[in-house]
Amino acid sequence: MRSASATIRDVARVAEVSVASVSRALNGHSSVHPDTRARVVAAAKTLGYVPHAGARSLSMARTHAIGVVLPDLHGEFFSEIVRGMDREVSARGYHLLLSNMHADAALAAQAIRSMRGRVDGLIVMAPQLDAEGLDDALPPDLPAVLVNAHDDIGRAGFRVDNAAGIAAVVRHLVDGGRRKLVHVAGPSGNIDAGERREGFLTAMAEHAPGVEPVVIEGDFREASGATAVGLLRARGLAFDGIVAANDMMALGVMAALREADIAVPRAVAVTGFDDVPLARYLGLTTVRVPIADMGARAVARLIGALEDAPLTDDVETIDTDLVVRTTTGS
Amino acid sequence: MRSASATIRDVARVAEVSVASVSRALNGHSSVHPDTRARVVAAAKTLGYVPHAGARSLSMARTHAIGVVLPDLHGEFFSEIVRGMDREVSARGYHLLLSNMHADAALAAQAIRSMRGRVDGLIVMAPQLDAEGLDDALPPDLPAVLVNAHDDIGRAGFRVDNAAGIAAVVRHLVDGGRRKLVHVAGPSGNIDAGERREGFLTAMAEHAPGVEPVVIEGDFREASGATAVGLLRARGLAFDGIVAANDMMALGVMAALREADIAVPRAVAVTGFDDVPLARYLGLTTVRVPIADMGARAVARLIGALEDAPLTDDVETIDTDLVVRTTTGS
DNA sequence: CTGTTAGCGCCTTCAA
DNA sequence: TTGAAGGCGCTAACAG
Repeated sequence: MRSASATIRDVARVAEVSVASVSRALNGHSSVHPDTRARVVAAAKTLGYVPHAGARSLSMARTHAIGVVLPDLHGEFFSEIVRGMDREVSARGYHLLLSNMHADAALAAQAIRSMRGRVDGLIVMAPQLDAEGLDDALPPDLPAVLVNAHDDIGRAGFRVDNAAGIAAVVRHLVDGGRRKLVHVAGPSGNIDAGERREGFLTAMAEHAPGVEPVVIEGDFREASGATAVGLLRARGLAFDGIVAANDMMALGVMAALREADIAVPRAVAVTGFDDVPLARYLGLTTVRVPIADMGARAVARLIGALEDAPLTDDVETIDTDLVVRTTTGS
Repeated sequence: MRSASATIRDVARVAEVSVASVSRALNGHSSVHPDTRARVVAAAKTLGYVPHAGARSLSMARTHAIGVVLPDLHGEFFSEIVRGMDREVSARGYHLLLSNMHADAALAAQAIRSMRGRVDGLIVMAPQLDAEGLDDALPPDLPAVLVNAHDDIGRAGFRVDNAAGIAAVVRHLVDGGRRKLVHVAGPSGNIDAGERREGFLTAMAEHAPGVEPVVIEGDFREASGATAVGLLRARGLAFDGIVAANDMMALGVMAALREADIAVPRAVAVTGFDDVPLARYLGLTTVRVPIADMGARAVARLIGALEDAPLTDDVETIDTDLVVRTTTGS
């Protein structure tokens, strides 16, 4: 009933061989005599020996863990992307080391640095960090894959095609006869929010020329969707479609419209972005982003780089799909 | 432009001091001459030195990471509990090492063991593993907190008060005049599912004596809720209330009832368990489980044990709240 | 206040 | 096929 667990040396002593042999036997090396291996395995079993992953990592310079740095995400998005990563990671025998990155850039850099020596590579999702901040927070010797970050820092990454997604939404609404569209934007500084906003303006110029597009500021949170509707009504603006920059705000919009007795979709159509599970239940027309796949692909690319060729610096695009539901009926 | 990163020795060389001084200076030890400290800090900065957490852990026998072993969870629950843990963990300067545990007990044990040497303690959520399996999968020297596991193995843990939650639901329904209640149970072998089922039978015996309670098997997934309704109708059973063992099945139930043109709540009341965000949107009466808090409390208790007194073996109870919404109106 | 030295637990040449 | 020895990067006595 020893409380301290057995080390490789204990096993060696019990098996009456050297630690080198224990190491070889337990790691399936070829040149080990069957008898020796048997003795080692038996000894390990009676001692309840479990290799010390930390020591192993140090000596092999390989942790088999990958670090994930995420901002404070809303429920669905977070669980989906982590699920995707976990799926891929556990299939390849790696672990995931999580680190939430709070808004503060200094803290973010600190969080990233504190992973050196614990992980073999990094997946960083930092939509609000600027290119410069990110660049010198990332240790130069640690392979990293960026997910939805500013893509001009010459690192491997993935980017959602926000412009195309929003364009599909606008086209869909215009096809349905809507013209007076309003965009509820995400927080300034967030790259996805920025691209969706730009995409909206561009698409409006193309599909509804002559119409003055309206943009209301939001922050990706549900409450700001409701606030946006309040603002719109207070200003007395006419509108027949609201293009929210994400699903949560779209839900807030819908709640506020219902409260104001404005019929959806008859009077006003509503769309979101992301396609979180809630969207399906509430019949929200939105843009589907394959979140879990994105996570899995990021991991696959990182591990691939770790084990084979080094990381290439290009940014892969994640395509989206327009999902039409009931909030944009005619 | 060196690719290999600097070690403490490089810093020592540049600062012209010993590695011990570097270590002391960088870790804020008191007995270091200001000049020395300044030289060390400067050298570290010019070299872009970042301490190697792995080496540090090995020598201090402390990783400042805690391992989390979770089963395959559905979105909401997963993200909520991880969020709660992360909140607590990052406030205390620790990291979270994730490991999804798949159904297979052997794989689960393997996953747990592979964390030795990487973490200082473990949080394990294993509602489907039996006491014995869990007990010998857990390394004896690794502090562990169990969340919603079988509680008879003498380990620290947390348990949701399932019986009380279901009792509150039954009482609420009976108060509303419902008598012919049906329970859609979770998967057998799952401890929460078991307790909810038992709790249902007990509560029925108490609050609706003389009524024969009906239990239909489910598996916690949405589809099984719909299936249950189908079964019920096929058997021609009369019922005016459905008590699902979790929210997802309740949603399936609601969808099936709507499809069958059975009015909710007029003809049939529906309740869930967990209070995932979806429940609020759909007006589902349910039992709120403070999931994030549970995660945070588990972490707090574990880290507290790591840094102060050792872990006590008692199981703390997590209280629930009945949340009445529209699916149980009269 | 500072440097030297010995590990932490494991893997891996290098000889035998 | 096996053992001895060095080292991964860092911390912690122990002397000076």
